[in-house]
Amino acid sequence: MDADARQRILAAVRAVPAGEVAAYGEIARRAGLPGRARLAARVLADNDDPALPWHRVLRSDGRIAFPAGSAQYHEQCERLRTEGVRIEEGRVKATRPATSLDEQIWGP
DNA sequence: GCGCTGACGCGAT
DNA sequence: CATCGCGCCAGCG
Repeated sequence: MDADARQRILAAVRAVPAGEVAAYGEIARRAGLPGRARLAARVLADNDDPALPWHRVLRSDGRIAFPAGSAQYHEQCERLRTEGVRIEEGRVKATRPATSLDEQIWGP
């Protein structure tokens, strides 16, 4: 695989601040690789750096990518909770996704 | 080279 | 919501 692309993906992951999350696709985009979420996932799977905040990466729907109940699933939940991220039913309770159009345009 | 399998995503149903 | 279909693509038989 392209080592350069991998480095950019890792950089994008490291760029996610504690307490916040990003989707695989989002990471890929930030790495200049639109439409390559799967690659981002693969890179994380291969990664060995313990300092990498891989737990801040989720699916675009805000769900943990691992099967519920798995060890990794649990691990990720713990780490996120530690950073103050709210989680409910395996779904991340991230930034309130602005319900109405007015909110999206004018804010709260 | 071929088919299958994913730490994926998005629009349609 | 939950599912399906399709696009995407690196590994591994």
